[in-house]
Amino acid sequence: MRVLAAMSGGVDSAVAAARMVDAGHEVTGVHLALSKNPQSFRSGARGCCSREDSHDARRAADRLGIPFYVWDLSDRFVEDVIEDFVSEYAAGRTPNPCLRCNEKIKFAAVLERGVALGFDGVATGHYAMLGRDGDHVTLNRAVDPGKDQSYVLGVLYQQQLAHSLFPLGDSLKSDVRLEAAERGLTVALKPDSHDICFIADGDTAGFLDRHLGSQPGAILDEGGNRLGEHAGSHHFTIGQRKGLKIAAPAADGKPRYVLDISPVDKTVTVGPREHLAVSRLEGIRCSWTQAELLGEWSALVQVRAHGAPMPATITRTGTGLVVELAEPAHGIASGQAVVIYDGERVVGAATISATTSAVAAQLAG
RNA sequence: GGGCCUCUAGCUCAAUCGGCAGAGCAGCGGACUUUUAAUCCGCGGGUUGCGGGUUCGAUUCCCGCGGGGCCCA
Repeated sequence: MRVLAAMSGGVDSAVAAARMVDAGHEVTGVHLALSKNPQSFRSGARGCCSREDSHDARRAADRLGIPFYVWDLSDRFVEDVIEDFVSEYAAGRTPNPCLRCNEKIKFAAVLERGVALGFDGVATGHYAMLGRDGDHVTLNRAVDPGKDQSYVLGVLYQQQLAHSLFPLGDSLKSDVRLEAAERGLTVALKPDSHDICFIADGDTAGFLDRHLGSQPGAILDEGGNRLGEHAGSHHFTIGQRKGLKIAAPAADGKPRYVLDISPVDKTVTVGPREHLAVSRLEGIRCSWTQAELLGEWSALVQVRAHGAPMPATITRTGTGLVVELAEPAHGIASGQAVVIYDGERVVGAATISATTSAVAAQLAG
């Protein structure tokens, strides 16, 4: 097979590419330049797309003796990931840019271009397992539960999965590092990347301020009483406790959490932790790893990258879906992804568009 | 000028009939993390405005002084 190895400059993608070479494939390395100005991206230890990272990727490709190219996808990245990120916050939601990047860039733009150039598939360093179910490719959790990345790949469709290769899915992270060292890859000890790659200093609020400006508004309690001020509702996410800076303590002396964000009237509503409990959520922009599922069924759902899978009943409603959780869950924000599992297998994903408070549901009967 | 209220941790406030002074926020440290200025865990010896008094014991009761607020002249 002719394989395109997406190389971020980290340990994982370097080892993934090496394994593809060992497997006898004709491998070409490609690094994605996602910014016109790589200095503005998180460097080295923190990111995947800085100039330093592209050098690391090139060194790894040289070590493996494979051709290496850098593809400039910065325009599409700005349009599909960064602009979406900003507008979602402006709308009071909490986006997941990593998922969006997988959906629109790594497994869309890159795959299209690779296929057009005659490649059979794209290999990445993601921790997930691919399997087969008849004619279909299945997406499953990785062997290493601590590194499993099936959640952020949950948005992929069958055609994308059919051209994807995840050579690390059956390995433990610690073994991948050892293997990198044995192979003489200089990135063997490079720290894992985390946080948002296009916000160099990690200051998400500052980044959003530069794009959205100052949007002062009121912090209210559930009765509508004004407790304090904030400089922009985009500074908050559902379930957030820190940064509210409300001087007066609650009557019961307990901490308060963000329960609701309303950018229209610029208010943020806070209340006790128990009121964060959600029993039901709605999803839109559904995607299915295999055939689209209709009707009603039981499954496991996950609402954050390393959250616990939770039993739920799922019902399709037109183009969207409704998830009834068996047990209430806390801190679920609109804009985040709900990924649906059948055991270890990813069934599909949707973007959370609304949640129903377990407390309100209880009062309603 | 008179009456009433108030002064506790950096900030906002708690502390039943006087009985070892605590919470939230902020801060610092740690865990977790390829999403959220996310979450979680840990860290509070502060002359309880000052000076007297009553009491075995005062943040709590009494007197005086000082800061702040409200009301009446």
